[in-house]
Amino acid sequence: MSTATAAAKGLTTTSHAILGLLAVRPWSTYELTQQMDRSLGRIWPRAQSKLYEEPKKLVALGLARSRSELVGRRPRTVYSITAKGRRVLAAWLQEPGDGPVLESEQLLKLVFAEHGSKADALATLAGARAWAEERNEGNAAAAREYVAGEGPFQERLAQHMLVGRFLTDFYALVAQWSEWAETQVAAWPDDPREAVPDQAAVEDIALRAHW
Amino acid sequence: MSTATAAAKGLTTTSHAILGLLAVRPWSTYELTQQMDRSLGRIWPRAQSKLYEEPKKLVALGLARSRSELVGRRPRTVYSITAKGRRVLAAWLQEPGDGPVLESEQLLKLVFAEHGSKADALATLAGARAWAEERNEGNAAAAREYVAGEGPFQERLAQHMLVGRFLTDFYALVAQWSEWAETQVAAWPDDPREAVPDQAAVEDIALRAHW
DNA sequence: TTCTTCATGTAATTAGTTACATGATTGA
DNA sequence: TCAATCATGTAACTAATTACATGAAGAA
Repeated sequence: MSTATAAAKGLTTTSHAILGLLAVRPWSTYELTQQMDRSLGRIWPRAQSKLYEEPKKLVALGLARSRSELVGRRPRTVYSITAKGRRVLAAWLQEPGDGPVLESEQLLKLVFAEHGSKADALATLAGARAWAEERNEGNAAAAREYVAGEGPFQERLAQHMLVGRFLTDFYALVAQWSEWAETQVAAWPDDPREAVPDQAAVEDIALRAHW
Repeated sequence: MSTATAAAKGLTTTSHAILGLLAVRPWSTYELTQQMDRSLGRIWPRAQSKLYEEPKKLVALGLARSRSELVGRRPRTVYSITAKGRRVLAAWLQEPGDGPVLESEQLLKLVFAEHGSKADALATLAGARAWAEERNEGNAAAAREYVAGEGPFQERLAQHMLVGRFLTDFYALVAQWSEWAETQVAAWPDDPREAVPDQAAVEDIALRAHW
């Protein structure tokens, strides 16, 4: 979070993410976890248990309300946003957001590839490509649904589309980069410590860095 | 971390990142923080204080050694890797790494853009573009250094290049996506709740999702 | 009826961050 | 000699994860 106003109230970015979901409609906690799995988790991944914890904080601050329902004879909690919650959400949207944060264990392993085998590096790259293809598949399925006029929240499509395009491009980047990197590593000698960089590729990177 | 072997020893991915740096050469803690700022932090961002804490853990486990030096009359700690540390690092490199994790507060704000103003959304996008341009600049400077045959660790360039290309492409993605998204949002009515998606753009996304 | 999956939650632990404190060096 | 920045570290806090526990519903 890059803010001060909201931080004073003890609200994290994750709190606001939940608040945003509640602004769309009321959800039970389980439904919130579904949304995390399906969509929000791609850009703001958090563990299930957070989604049980955060709404309570929102209620304590008067930003959400909870009501108990019965499913059979088992109780569950449904949360909805308050007017104050909507104001806090709107204020948050006015603040500048932090830039994207990228964490990649796979890239980390490649940086230190010289201390392992060439096969290790190739396996890591294969893993990256598989990851990208799997993610893309889920993403593509969602995109097709929307084109067919199906999919939930058609009325929010103008917003979702922006994120959808970002993710599509990102998965394509990872897939294409993996393939390129595999050709680079394939050209390494068996001992990665003796690998020499492809000079043309290095220059190409320097070129790409200007736009 | 996706592993079990190393987890048993209480080693996190961050521990291995430090271990990897120590495998290159010995570093003082401050030098480790420099590396984080300059390069490793782009793919595995961690707070300074972690870099003071983790090496102690490595020493306790026999994976690193520490020696005290004096700078003037002020002491500092320099860490180096042990043979056991190298073995642990090599074992880690054999395990598959987790896929990239992306977190974007900016994308999050766009998902909920309907609850703010059109101007908010445009400001968020401008922020994303500025972020990409700034990151790209640092990255481009490093790339140019390497092309000129300068820059540290020339002997590890074959590895670093793989990561460099990924980051270059990623920053370009963010910049290009921001520009595209700005044209989309610019076409919105003043009340984002009434925004209708650009049908051609939605179909384009669905197309891009197949490769 | 039993097994599996869906659904709902809590407790314990930990990885990581923010804030603080201060000595050394360098340049104005 | 004063201020700024480089360098070195610790302490307090918190956000988040992992592991656990269990009821309800539907399938076999």
